[in-house]
Amino acid sequence: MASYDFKGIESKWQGEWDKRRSFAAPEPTPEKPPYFLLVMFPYPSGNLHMGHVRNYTIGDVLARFHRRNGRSVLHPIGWDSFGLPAENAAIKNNTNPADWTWKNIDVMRGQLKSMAISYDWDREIATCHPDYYRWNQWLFIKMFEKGLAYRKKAAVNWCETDQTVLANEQVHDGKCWRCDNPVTQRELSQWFFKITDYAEELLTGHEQLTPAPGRKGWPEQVLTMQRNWIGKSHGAHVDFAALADGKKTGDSIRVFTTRPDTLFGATFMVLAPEHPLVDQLTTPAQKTAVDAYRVKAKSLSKIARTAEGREKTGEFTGSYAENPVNGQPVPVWIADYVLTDYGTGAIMAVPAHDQRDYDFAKKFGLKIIQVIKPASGEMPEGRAFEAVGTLINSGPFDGVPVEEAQKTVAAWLETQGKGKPTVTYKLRDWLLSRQRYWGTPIPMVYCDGCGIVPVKTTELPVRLPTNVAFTGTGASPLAQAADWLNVPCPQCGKAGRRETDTMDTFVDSSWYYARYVDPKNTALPFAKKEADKWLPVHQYVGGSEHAVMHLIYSRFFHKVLRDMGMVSCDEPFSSLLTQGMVTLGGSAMSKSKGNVVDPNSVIDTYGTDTCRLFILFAAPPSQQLEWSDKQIEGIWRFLNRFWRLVETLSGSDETRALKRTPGDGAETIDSAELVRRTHVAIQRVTSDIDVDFGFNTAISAIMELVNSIYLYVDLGDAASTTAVETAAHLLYPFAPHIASEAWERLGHATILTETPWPKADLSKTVSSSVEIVVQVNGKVRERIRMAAGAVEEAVKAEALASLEKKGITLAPKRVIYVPNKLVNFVGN
RNA sequence: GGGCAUGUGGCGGAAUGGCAGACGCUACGGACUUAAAAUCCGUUUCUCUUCGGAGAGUGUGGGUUCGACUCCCUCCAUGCCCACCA
Repeated sequence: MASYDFKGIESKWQGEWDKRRSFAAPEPTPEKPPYFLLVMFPYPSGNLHMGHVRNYTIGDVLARFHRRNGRSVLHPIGWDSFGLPAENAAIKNNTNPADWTWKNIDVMRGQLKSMAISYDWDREIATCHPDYYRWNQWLFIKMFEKGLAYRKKAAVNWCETDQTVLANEQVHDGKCWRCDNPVTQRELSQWFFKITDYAEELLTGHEQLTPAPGRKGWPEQVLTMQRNWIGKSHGAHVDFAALADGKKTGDSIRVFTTRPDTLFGATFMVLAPEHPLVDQLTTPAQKTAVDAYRVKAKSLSKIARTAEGREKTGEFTGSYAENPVNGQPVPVWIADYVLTDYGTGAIMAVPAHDQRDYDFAKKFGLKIIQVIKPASGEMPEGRAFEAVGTLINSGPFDGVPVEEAQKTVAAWLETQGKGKPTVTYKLRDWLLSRQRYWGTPIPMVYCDGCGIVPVKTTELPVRLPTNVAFTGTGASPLAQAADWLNVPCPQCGKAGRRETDTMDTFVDSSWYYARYVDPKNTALPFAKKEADKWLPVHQYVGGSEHAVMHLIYSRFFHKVLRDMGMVSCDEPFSSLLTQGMVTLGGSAMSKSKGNVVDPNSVIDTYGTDTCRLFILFAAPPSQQLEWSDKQIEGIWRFLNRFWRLVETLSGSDETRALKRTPGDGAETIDSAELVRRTHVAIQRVTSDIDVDFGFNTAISAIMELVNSIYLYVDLGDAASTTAVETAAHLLYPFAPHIASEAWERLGHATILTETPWPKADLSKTVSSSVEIVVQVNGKVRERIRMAAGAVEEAVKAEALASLEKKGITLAPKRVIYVPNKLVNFVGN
């Protein structure tokens, strides 16, 4: 028998769904509640890769499943289409990033359509389109007005030769990717979002995302990663009085520490080289050395400065400060291992109990004082002791355990006016300025008279100019477009100058989910009425590599939208499925690594249904999937095996009457057993999809059902017809074309897409007899068959009898009994 | 260096603390065929075996338990995200 005609079937059903507009999101009603299913939209890099196929297939299974389970499904797609690769391609080929991007979008849209992912294509969006990015600008201005967008200085990677800013990925081994010259740091005024204002709520908001009865929530590991990323830590601010000639100058240096308990062991201080007090503290004798060190720190690229395993460097300022707990003078140093933008940009160093401080002290011959006694009594040899113990050399706090001292020392400092207990977050404000062309222009104008003025919202969008050259050198392309750059000040009308930085593309993806609810709105990013209909997103599906950045930025944006009165809920995504990466040779498929497998090769040979089934069957969705096409043949065989059953049942009367004759020695099952297995399959597949996202096991359950039908003798009767129809139902979310065709061939006038999902009759799933494992001291010795629900005493007696038959007699001290499963005789 | 995952046959993987290896691939044997493909029927964790079976086995080493792939601790390896976070 020939293989099934996947080409004919797939194009037939894609045409049919298109004609019926089967996937346009219907208006939600109380009877048909909303189900917003969102998949992370792709960057249009050129072609779909296997990671996309996996992501969008998972999404489609859920969309098709919930549509048939009485929900109004909104399943949209779009393009995260601003970004560096388009600009790099433009530099390389001397073209415009827009042309490259739109061409890629056309290719990838075609691929998604050929995979029959059930999107509502009427809602397609692209972030590089002015109809989208004008709302980035609108939101930016609103945030600026609320004080959530502000400017401050921050360092960028700078190539002196090309006179241009480089992204981290354009820096290789501290050198420029184009000209191979060393990369340095440069301070620029840049735009920031004040995400730190929301640090506490981003943390407490997790309560709404924790799995609970009736709510899938987010994976625990993602919540943990976000918690660590936000990095709330309790500690203390401590003020060290600056000294000159042994006397207090009146200035003080504030540090943040998570270990106030070690304060008596603070033997020196370290400031970031950029710390504002450095000039003042540096003595004339040390000025040359300190200045040289600061220049050197600046000349290193961010990457080089933070490279792993770097030897500690630093310089003494010549000044001292007073340790507030014991009045001891401590030398003040600068070093680049202290960061300006965490804590206060200055630390107290406790070399005995912090490894970095220890390394520094050893290198520069600074004093080390032990203030914590390990429980073992032994200090480690040649390194810092960072664990807990009790305090020593700590004046009034001697003998206090570390855990207690962390609180009492901080409280005591406060009574002395020398510090106070403080909470700090690792989360930093979001630097959104990019010195790039292919992004959303930041809609601000610099005016000599009025300062920084936002563009009037009625004047939006500020479109990207098209008459620019892409050379990869010099200032941002936007700074070269003179007619675009020079505009009147929106406030006073005098000559002004546009901001030439564009926005980080994470801005685009921070609120795109909300645009889908009202994608054509020309007055607002989206209407509140539409947002309230669909939000929050019921199920979000995407790569686990976005666990922190994208998923924190969107949560931040959503809370800002809420505070602006644009949405009603607190969190954007109520349930999250993080899929694992698709790898080849152990690392993620990427063009630059050249380890990409083109999905088209699979689709052309075996069809979309096989491809979809295959990628879901290969591994559970949250796990990493190492690509191998070995199993495709098996999936192909399975679909053909299913198809032959459909052909047999839908054939001529003679064929229908044909009784199957399973081969010699093959097991056969009766109709009661086939009915039972049919209901078991419905039950397993339904709960695998709906509860566990266990698509691989759902597919194996369908395979088992099909295998069972082949063991059945009276093929063509009611039980077997129902079984084959059920297989079509269950196959639908995974392989919708073949399932739809099968349903039609089996004589149904309805189309499967519009047919309700089958329900398992649980009373029919129970088996009349069960196998019970008989163990002796935990080792399996025998298996017995008993009627399901047999009483304990009968099972034990039967178990003992069966052992005796094998020549094992025992007098157990204890018997463990698990109904319908196991008897364990212990202690014979 | 930190955070988060993962580790089970030749391979992908399955298993509410209760039969380890479901389902599928590969390989091998058989049926059908002039032949091949397709299909169908078997075997396929390892070691030993008197062919009845016995023993070992889920990265390493320990622990809890009548019973551990599953829970706890140690270490090792791999992947992802971050980068000296006081």
